Amino acid sequence: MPYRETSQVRERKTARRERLLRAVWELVGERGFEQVRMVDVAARAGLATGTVYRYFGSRGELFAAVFQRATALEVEHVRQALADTSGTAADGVEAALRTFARRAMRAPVLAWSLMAEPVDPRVEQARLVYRRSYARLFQTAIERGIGESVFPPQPAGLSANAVVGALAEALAGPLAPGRDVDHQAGAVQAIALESMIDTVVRFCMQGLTGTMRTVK
Amino acid sequence: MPYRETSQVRERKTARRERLLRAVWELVGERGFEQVRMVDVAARAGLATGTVYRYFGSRGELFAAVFQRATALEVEHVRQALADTSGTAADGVEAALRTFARRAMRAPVLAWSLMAEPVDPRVEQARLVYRRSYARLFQTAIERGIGESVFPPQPAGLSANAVVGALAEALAGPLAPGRDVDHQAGAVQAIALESMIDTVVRFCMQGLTGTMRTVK
DNA sequence: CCAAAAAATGAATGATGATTCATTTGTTTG
DNA sequence: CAAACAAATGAATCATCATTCATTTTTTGG
Repeated sequence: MPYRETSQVRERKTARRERLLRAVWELVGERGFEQVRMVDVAARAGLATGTVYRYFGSRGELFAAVFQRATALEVEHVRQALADTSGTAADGVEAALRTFARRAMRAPVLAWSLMAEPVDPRVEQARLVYRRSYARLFQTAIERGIGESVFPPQPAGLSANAVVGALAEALAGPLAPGRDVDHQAGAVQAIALESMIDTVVRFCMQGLTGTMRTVK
Repeated sequence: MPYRETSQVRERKTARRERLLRAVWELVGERGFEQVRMVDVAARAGLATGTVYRYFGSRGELFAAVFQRATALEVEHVRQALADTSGTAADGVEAALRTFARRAMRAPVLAWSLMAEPVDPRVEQARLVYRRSYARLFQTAIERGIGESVFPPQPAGLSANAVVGALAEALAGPLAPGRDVDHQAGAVQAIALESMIDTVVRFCMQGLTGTMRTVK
């Protein structure tokens, strides 16, 4: 009865699978999904091209796995920020926005890939879940804020999406790979990151809390 | 001395060039740039594939031409809304936002293609100009608003970008092709378009005018 | 109608990149 | 070590399109 998978082999396989995920994660952070070639993935992981297919059935499957892992991490960070904040619901939302924004700016290409890059259906499917997670997180917080009267009544689901959308585009969008950063009319250059985050977060918080002026 | 381009031919060529631009415009509105094949363009215009290259040197060149035309139109509409509005700068900005939003929602895929879809460098180049046009438009208006004290002091350029980004992502992003519309937690379904626009515009105006609360 | 010139055609070419698979290399147990 | 099997390899295959170009069709002035 020669050969039966031993723990040594099993561990090596686990490690290689892990290295593949890591490789894709790195590459996506550098160029976005679209620009990541299977050959590059293999090279980065120190494997042959064909080997990749022993671990993941297809490009879409591999990328979806990476996507899922990356988004779960992001959502968890934001969830934590929300949970860890004492005070009004507004304080929680603000902390969450700040966390979201800071992480997005630290890894702009990844953020862009997760939020906005067009991806194949398998990955898009995972993105649906991702966005829902965020929306749910913020929606709940906003609803609590409305209950506490720190936010005026508003369609919480829509506001949540608006906020997520606003941050994603305002921060990640301009920094999408290959896009010239200086297109913000030079503003980005002058204003430091933190300050920029302040501005966008303030914009969002004001959007949520409002002056109650009835627009139109 | 047989054959010299006559006005009949010249007009036919102009018409065909026009039909090509129109064809691409239609197709982009249906699927976005990425998904538009040269063969489809030719078919839609009623020409052979090779013929397209007698009018435009390359896919990038053709698409850039379409992009330029489409964006010029969009910017012009917004500019008009801004100019046609009497009252404070805030009124103008609101009218402009509303125009922008309404047009984006009427042609969501086109809007997404113009604002956010990854495109080849030639087109990206044109997009730079496009975003700058918008940013300049809004930035000027916001600066005027600050002067009139209807907006609190703020980095106008950044706010302008935030507003454009917020609208683009909040309205066009969710409606990107192939993305399931119902992902807005069902909100979109229930709320009519105009009402949705109201909400997003209010969000933006509140973000701009603010309650002056010092966020952190 | 003819010759000259341009325009149009669409099948062939070429580039890119995911995926496959015949072959090689590595592991395990008797 | 050898037999038995799995894992790894990477060059070949296949699919997708943009682009080209030899050939055909149109147009024009004589």
